[in-house]
Amino acid sequence: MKNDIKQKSILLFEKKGFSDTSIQDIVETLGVTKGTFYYYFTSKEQLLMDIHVSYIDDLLERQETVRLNQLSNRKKLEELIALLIIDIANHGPSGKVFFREMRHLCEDNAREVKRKREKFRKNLEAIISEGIAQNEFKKELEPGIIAFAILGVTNWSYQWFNPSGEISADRLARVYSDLIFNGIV
Amino acid sequence: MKNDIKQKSILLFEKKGFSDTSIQDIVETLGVTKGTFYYYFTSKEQLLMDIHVSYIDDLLERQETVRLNQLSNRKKLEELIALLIIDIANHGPSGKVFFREMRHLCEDNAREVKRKREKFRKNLEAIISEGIAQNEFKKELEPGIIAFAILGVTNWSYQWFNPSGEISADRLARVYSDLIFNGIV
Amino acid sequence: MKNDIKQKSILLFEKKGFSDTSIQDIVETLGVTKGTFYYYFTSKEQLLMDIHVSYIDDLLERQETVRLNQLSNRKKLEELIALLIIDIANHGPSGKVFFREMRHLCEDNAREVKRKREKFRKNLEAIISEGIAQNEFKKELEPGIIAFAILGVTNWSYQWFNPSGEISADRLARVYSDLIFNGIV
Amino acid sequence: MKNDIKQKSILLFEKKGFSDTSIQDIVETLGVTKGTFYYYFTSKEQLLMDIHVSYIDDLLERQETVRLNQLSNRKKLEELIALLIIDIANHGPSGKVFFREMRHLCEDNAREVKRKREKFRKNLEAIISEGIAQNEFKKELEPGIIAFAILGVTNWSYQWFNPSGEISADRLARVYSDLIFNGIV
DNA sequence: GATGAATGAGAGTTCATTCAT
DNA sequence: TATGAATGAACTCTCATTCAT
Repeated sequence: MKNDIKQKSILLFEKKGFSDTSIQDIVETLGVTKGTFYYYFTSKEQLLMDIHVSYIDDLLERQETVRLNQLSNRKKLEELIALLIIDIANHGPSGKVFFREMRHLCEDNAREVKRKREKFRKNLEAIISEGIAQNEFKKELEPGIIAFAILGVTNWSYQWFNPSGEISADRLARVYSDLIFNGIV
Repeated sequence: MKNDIKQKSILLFEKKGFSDTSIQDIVETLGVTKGTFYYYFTSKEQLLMDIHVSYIDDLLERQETVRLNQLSNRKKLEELIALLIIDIANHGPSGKVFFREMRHLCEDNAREVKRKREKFRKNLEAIISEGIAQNEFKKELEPGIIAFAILGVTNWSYQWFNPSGEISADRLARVYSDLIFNGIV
Repeated sequence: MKNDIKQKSILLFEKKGFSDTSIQDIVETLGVTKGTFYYYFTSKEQLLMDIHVSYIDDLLERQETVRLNQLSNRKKLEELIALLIIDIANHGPSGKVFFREMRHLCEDNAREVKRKREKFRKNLEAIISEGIAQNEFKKELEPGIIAFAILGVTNWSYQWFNPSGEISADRLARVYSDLIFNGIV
Repeated sequence: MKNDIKQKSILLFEKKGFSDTSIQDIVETLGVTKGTFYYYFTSKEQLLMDIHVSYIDDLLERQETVRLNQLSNRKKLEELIALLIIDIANHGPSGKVFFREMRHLCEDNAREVKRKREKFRKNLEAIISEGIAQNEFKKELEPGIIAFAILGVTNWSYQWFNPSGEISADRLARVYSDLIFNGIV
């Protein structure tokens, strides 16, 4: 039941936004009552936190396996880009909620999530730095800014990319890698 | 007064989001009453539409002057990237509201705004296509996807870039252009 | 202007009711502003009182000319019934407002209108009494109750009678007189 | 609770009218909060519809038992008149609300109630027609108009008749029947 | 585990009215 | 004569939350 609530909530939050989804909306789609909701979650915000933590923890875990690979940094970056794009197909709604609704977390929770998000970004940055040191990437790059740019390209996909449309996720990941490695000129 | 309301609303919508900003919040900041708000706007949604239209119309107009320049497509693209990044310094809050709150427009208004957004994107795509035709960009590029990637890089900046921080907007624009043109390898 | 406001208000009050017609509604249909309304009327209630007084004064006046006729009481009654029915064609909306919206007058005004309404009824009752005394009507009748019954038949017509429909006002008046005089058996 | 709300609302609607009775007024009389109201009714209009339906359904049901009696049409008509008048004593406020506030129903609901009202009137008309066919009533009568006249006499009583005043409901019903059957001449 | 009745604060919106110009 | 800006109170309705059962 608890997981049912969470999954339905993700879909509703994605479609209507956190603030505009009421507890009533959630329980109605499940055919249960509000009491049930409060049996499993102490508040609406706690549910949101739950969703955030699951999402980022999962992402961090998968990033970790990439990081610990015995691969070149270029290959690692390629894999991370693929990981983020392909995620849209698998966890699109979670991701959208994650990117849009952090504002509704309370201070403490927001801090915790932010720490994890930054950890993800810092790991990405570290791969770039390492790649520069190993002469895999241009030496004049600023790893911090590049990391943001890469996240921009990938995360923005949540806004428009439809994995069941013309372009497949694999394909998009390859195009993006190529753009980031080689540019358009 | 009407403009005062609009400006304050943009700031509040940016900080707290559209749904979590009440009319009360808005008018209190201005020291007027709710009646005043409804004298100038017929609804909260109409105010949001007003903000959206001003923002995208301004952007389209400036895009137009770039488009009509007698410059290479590469130069045009560079100018558009700069335009979008520098905009954060000038109209940051408007932009954030624009990117986040479109969901709260009613169907008709959403459609209108969407049309304008797509026009902006299509114009960008056209510049890339043109650049390919003129041998300025690689001929195997897919203009549509590249346009989305560029918008990802620039628009995502609204999420993290602070123009009064260490990195200047000009600088960021140059780094991004370089990334997009030449890649990181 | 003052009369324009009054006439349009009658139509709006008839269609939507007093409480659900706003000053805004009234001035909008006239293409003027709220200020104009308050230049001519001190309040919405005063406008309603104005409408009531015009209506009942006119009715009383016409009742008076019937009353002072040198006719039999039966003929007088017949004329009064015709007067009330035919009025629907000429002043239908005024009448509806009159019958429905008295509740919204303030105490003093309500008392005044009520006095006039009762005067009309008492005059009707007097004609019946007179007719009984003159052996025109059955001697066992109770004039007060009969007066109410007659007003019921006529006033209720405001609820359904459409003078431009199949039945003409003249015709309806004759049918009603016949019913009241002779019954249905 | 739901019924408590309904009963109190009827009294308030009768006294102040639908538009001028606020949800606040209703719940205050009951010592509960607005939330409670909306727990039981989805809107103010739905409450009004509830009141309308109860009233007219009850009336139709009782009309049906009269209609199915093995009595002369004259007797049936007499019973219907009595039914309507005596109803004032038992359901006066409901009736007043019913006659005055139909305008505030939404289109669909208004249509439904109208259908039922017309069914009642048509049944009345049928009794008159039947009575004419059986030579109980004059053969030149127009049943439709007569039905409206009878409803006028009875329904108008809601405007003035006080069943705990001098005249009893039984008495009034008899006077009205006599008027309708025999006229005043 | 789950329900259903109830709360209370606050949301967006409407509206009669005022008043300086 | 008429306007237009502004008010403030009231309105219908929503919602996260509580709690006895």
